[in-house]
Parts: sequence; C-alpha cells; structure tokens
Amino acid sequence: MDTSPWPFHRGETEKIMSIRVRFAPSPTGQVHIGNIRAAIYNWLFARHHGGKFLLRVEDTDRERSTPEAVATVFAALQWLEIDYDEEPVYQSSRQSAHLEAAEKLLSAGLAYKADKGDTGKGEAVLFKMPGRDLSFHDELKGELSKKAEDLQDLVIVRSNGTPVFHLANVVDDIHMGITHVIRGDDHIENTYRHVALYEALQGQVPRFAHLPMIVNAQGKPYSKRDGAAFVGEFRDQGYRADAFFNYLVLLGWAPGDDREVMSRAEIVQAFDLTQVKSSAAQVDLAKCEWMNGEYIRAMPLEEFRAPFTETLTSNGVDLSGFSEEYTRQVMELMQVRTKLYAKIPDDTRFFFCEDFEYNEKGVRKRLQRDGALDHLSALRERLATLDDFTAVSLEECVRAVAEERGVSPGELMHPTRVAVSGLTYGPGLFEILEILGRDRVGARMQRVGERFAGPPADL
RNA sequence: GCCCCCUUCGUCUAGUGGCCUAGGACAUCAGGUUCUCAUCCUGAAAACAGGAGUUCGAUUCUCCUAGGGGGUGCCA
Repeated sequence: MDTSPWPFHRGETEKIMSIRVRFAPSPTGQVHIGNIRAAIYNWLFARHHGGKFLLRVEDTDRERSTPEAVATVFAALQWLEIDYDEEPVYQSSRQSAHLEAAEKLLSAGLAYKADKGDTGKGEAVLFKMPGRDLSFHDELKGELSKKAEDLQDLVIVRSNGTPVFHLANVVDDIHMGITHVIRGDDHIENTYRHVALYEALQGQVPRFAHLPMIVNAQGKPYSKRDGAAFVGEFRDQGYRADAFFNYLVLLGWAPGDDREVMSRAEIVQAFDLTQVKSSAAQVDLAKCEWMNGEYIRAMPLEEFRAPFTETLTSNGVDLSGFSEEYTRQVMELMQVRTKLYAKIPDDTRFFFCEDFEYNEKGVRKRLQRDGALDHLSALRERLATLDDFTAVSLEECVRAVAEERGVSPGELMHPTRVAVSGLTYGPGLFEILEILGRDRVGARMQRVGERFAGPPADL
C-alpha cells in the first residue's frame, strides 16, 4: 500500500476532494428496479463517504416526460427515503448550455457538421473521435479500453438542432461537478466516447463504476413481463420501503460478512463500491418477500396498525364498527404471518364482516364429508353453554366433545375453522373463536349447517 | 459480423494463492413444535463453466474455448 505521508498522492486526492454523485433518471412514467438500485448505490456511496448525492431529471423527451412522470420519480425516492443534497437539475433547462458546448467543439475543430448515414434530414453535428485508443478505469471492472478503429464519431446535435444524450450527459456532469459516475453497465460502450468528450470539453473526467444489470431467469434484462419491475408496484403490493431497499442493496452487493437483514445505518456504514459484484443478478421475488416478512415481524405492533387498517379499508372492509382493542387482537395474530400487506384483506376479512367467501376446496374437504356437519352442530350446542368463551376453555371444550364422539380433535377443528373463517389456514382456531365471540361463532356454525347440508353441490 | 463485459449451490452471495472437507441466506426436501397456515428449532441435498498454463500449492493469477449479456441509432 501507499505509505507516503504526502496527502496529495495517488488515491489520497479523492478522499480529500468531496465526492459528488448523481442519479439521472429520465422520467418515463415508472421507475424500474434497475434504475432505483443505481440510485441507491449512488446514494449509499455518497452517504458512506460524506459526499453529495444530486439529482438530475433528464426530461428532454417531450413526449414521455410529463409532470406526472416526474412526480413518480420523486415519489419513488421519497418512499425509499433517498434524499438529495442540492436543487434538482432539469436537463430540459440546460439546452442552451449543451448547444454552446457543441459550438465550442465545432470552432475548436473537434466536431463537424455532416449528414451521417445520408439520411437526408440535414446536417447534424458530429463529435470527432481523437483517433487513439481510449481507456478508463472502472471501479468495478478494472481497466477498460477500446481501440481507435472501433470508435466511431458520434452525433452530438441532431439535424433538428436538439442535443443528443451523450453531449447533454457529459456537459451536465461537468456542470454539476460530478466526481463519480455510477450507472448501469449498458453504458460501458458509451463511456469511451464520453471520456473523449470530457477531454475535448476540458472537463475533469470523473471516475466510473458500471453496475451489473438486473436480469430475469433467462438472463435477459428484467422487465415487467417477469413480475413486479417498478418501484410503485412493490409499494402497492405491500412491501415496506426499508425491506425493499434492503433486498435491492443485496442484489449485487454484500457486506463481506454474513449479515443480510441490515438497518439503513448499518448499510451506509458497510457499503462500498469495491464490494459490488460485476456480474448480472437475477431477481428472486421469494427472497424479497421473505425479507419483507422479516421487517414486518420485527416492527412494533402499533406500527403495524397503519398499514394493516389502510390495506383493509382500501379493499372495502369497514372497520368502523370495531374497537381499537379488537383490531389490535387481530393484528397480533396476523403480524407474524404477513409477508405482504396486500395479502391482509383475504386473510382477515372474516374478522370484520359476515359476507366472506368460503374456500371451495375447504368446504368440500372439511364440511361436506362424513359426519362433519353433525360434529359441528354438536359442538355448536356445547359452545353455546360454555361459561367462559376464552381460548383456554374453548380448547378444553373442543377436546372433550371430540373425545365423547370418539374422533380426533382435528375432526372438529378443521370444519369449525372453515365454518367461521371460510379459510383452511390462519391463526390458532381457539384464538380466532375467542376474538370473534360466542354470538358470531354460533351464528356462523349454524349458517354453514344450513348452507352446506345435503350432498355436495358440485363434484 | 465486429467490439466490450460477465461466469462459485436453482437464486442472491462469502471467498482477493494454502484457513476450502468451498461458508451464509432464500427456495427445496426431511424431522420437531402444532388443528391448519405462519413463526421458531434440527437436519439434508445442492456450486468453483471446460481446457491449458504459472506455482511447492489454484475458486483465487495468465491464456484459450464455450455459454450468457451488452453495444454496434440523428434512443436513453
């Protein structure tokens, strides 16, 4: 290692000069997980090193860059609590600077006008490649280089007078004083040409880090066809922002020890570009869900209340008739078995209304079989006389009835579960019964006795 | 076609020449707890793409091959 005491030696300079990175999304309506992960890595890099994280909205595409699309970008950042340090730069407001740069290159003889490809559209401005091999150091992939003959001049201003991405990107990065460009590795090829542009414009060439892509099971870029692909979708499905953030961070980076579920502070502390993988990563929604479940389980019960009630309410479940204490009891049972908020309504609706659906298979298997309904009705009568309608005595009672009738407790419990919840799974039966209370339990047990009596309707 | 990048269990990854009998996590399977589901606990199966080098010694370094991806736009 470098033991020189002289501080401005080699890699030391970058520690002294402050780091400035940026996230430069083009607002197209939704924010792809690959893009947001790039934002996250930029943000973490800045926060870890005490640098600045900036935002540049690349809204030069008039058709797609609507105000709503821009708002979506901000909403995604806000949801994930990715804050930025300076006023966002809107690329659309920088066009004159881009064109000025092109003029400069033109008058310096570093660019020329031509109709590239003889399109007949008129003359565009082309940037002249320097005619030598180009190379740059990538923080993840090492020394990258490209031969002069493989580099072609590129259009920097279209024949209609609008600047092209490459020009705008470089001019703006110089303008914003960007020191590290951290972006997807689909930009590697562009980077050689960008390096030449930086030099031609006499800008300080930043350091680059090209992140691997996020791919699907076929190794192709992950898209909406492969499942949830946009930040908004994950939020709507009931992911917690911190869990989603944590999962995405781990897609291409690991702290080097065995930690996986990590707080934001821990991640910031541990994050570094050198630990980022250079090969593509495949999305694993199962693990993403598991991660979310970990976060949900770990949160204080009262923090669970807001998402819990919101999800139910927005799915048409009316909670107004139930006390805080009542919903708290339900929440207590449900928190440990919730992986996605979006699943809550189907799993808990029966606690809050009478018109829940009966699971068809459950009905066939548990109610329309043997003497299930007989058992149920016998149990119902006994439950009606039970003094103490609590989980403990309910269990005693059910076991006693089972023994009297010479069946296993399960023979009574499964039908009862379907009868009162419509489901074949869920929290402990006795807890469910206690919370629902004697009246509703009795009514529901009676109701299925009538409704599902007789031979199976279908088969 | 040409150019560039990538390659450890099914998946995310640890590993920077000996600590590797290749570790962890998700998923899977088998048990335990249990009325079911979830949680929790125990255990199992599961990988260094292939081939040459370099070296006393390669998952780790080099080269070749194969496979995958990206680029090759007056898209970003």
